[in-house]
Formats: sequence, structure tokens, C-alpha cells
Amino acid sequence: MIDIKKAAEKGAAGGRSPCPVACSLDLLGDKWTLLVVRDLLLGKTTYTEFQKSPEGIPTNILAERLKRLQAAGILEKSQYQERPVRYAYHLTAKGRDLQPVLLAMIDWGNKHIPGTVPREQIEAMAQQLSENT
Amino acid sequence: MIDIKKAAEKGAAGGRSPCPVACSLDLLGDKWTLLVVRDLLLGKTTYTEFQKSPEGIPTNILAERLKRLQAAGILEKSQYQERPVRYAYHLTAKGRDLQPVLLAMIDWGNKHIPGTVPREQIEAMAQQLSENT
DNA sequence: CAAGTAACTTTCATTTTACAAGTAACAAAT
DNA sequence: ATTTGTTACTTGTAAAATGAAAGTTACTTG
Repeated sequence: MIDIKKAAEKGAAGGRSPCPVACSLDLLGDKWTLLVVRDLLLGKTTYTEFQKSPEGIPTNILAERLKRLQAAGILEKSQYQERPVRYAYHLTAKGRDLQPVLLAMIDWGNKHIPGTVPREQIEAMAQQLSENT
Repeated sequence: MIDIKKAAEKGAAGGRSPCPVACSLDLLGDKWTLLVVRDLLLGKTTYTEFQKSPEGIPTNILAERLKRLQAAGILEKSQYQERPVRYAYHLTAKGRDLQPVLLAMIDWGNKHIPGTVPREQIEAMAQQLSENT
């Protein structure tokens, strides 16, 4: 028998357990973090763009999440101009690898929550955003 | 142009926005809910089994999450014996449809968080649990 | 020079979470 | 028959996270 408690004693990535789901949730398990990742996958790059998303993320939460995601290596922050100084956020490969998680959530939402925007329409938005860059 | 703000006015499923990701997170976006779903997918069925998982979910949180997931139609609670009264929890079809989300998180965790239990080993555990029923 | 914009930070009331202990109903052991 | 154990919770409370609003800094535009 595989004893997950025993395996936990070794400790994986400092998480609650060595379960990949638990470890992922330690980083992504809240109401806002994956929405920021969603926006990044859609091609949004600036603090203000994230704020403008329809869910209305509180500005202090946004700042904290961006720091955490950067510390976790999911996104990178870069200054794209001086005077006035402006920053752009982009997903790393590690961050882009979260796309399957988001797609699975989109498919589940579309199937089980009536009135949700269909995946094709979301993919069309991503297309539009990357075009006007 | 697709105006997501306008679409939000119609309101989908009472969520923050009509985005399927946002709506899913309204229900699943925390550190514990998807761990309960994970346990259910692994074949665990009782309150005590959920409690015994290595992450150590607080008992009040577990009770609240089970109620929420039941109210959302993700799981069903049934009494499987009287004297003493005992309950079993099982996923509905809606709940089982969350498997792709969990699998995507497992794959991401395995790839990017060192020391996490590999998917094959988790699948083997699910097999074992369903065998001794 | 007043108003506006981007990117935050700070403050504080409210909500959620975590930890511990308690309860009820029954079963098994001494 | 009484103590001990098990299942399935509920209650209380301190600590942490969240949400809403206002403030800050740096710079541009009218």
C-alpha cells in the first residue's frame, strides 16, 4: 500500500503534502490568482488592464498576487518605457503551462454553469488582443 | 468588438462576471474545495476519510465545503446505514466532470513543483481504494 | 497650472480561516 | 454498567485574508 502520510514527511516544495493538487492550490487556490493568469493568457500585460477586467479585482489584491506569481516564476515584470515609467507583465513557460488548467475550467463552466461565455468566444478575444499589439 | 462588461450586466449564474473561469472560481476557488473533490475522485466517501487526508482539513471547513458542494450539485450525501447512522458522499456527473481540471493541475504540479507525487502513482491509489469496496 | 493616467501603497472594517474543544449517538471492551 | 472509542459534526475564538476607499508618486496633456 502506498502511504501518502509517510511520503508527506519528506515534504514536497514546502507544501501541505506532496500531492500536486495540494501544492498547486497553495499557490493558485483563491478567487483571484487564476483570473490574473487568464488575463495574461488573453494577452493583457499592464496593471491597469488587469484592473479593468469585469470582475473588478481590488487593487491591493492585484499588487500582492502579481508579486506572488512573479516570485513563483509564473510571470515576469519588465519596464517597457521610461518617462513615464511603465511596466508589462508576461507569462513565463511555467505560467503558459497553466493553460490546460484554465481550458478545463472553461469547458466545465460552459457545460455546467448556464450563461457563461463559450470557449470559442474567449479564444476569439485572445486573438483580438494579440492583433492590436 | 466583444464587450465583456456589457455581457456581465446580464449576469451569469449570479457570478462576478459571465466568464466561466470566474464562475468556476466562485465555487471552487479556495485551498480546500478541490482537495475534497480530489478525495472523492480517489474513491473516498466518508467524513472521516476526508479528514484523514494528509493535508489535515479543519473539521468546520470540511463540513461547510461538503454543504456547499452538495448545494451546487457536485456531490450527493446518502445514509448508508442506521444504528449507528453513517453517511457516504459521492460525486454527481457534474462533479465527475471536474476530473480534467484536477488532471491538468496534477500534470502542471508534476512538471513544475519538484517532489510531487506523480500522476501514475495517484491513479494507482484510486485503483486500490475502489478495489477494497 | 489644473486635470488626468499608471502603478501602486496604506488604512481599516468585514469576512474567512485555523485551531481547539465540545456534543450526540451509538458500539465495544472491561 | 461504565469507561473508552468512533463517526459526524457544531461552537467559540484568535489570527489572517479580503474588500472598499483614499492617498501617493511620477509624469503627461490640455
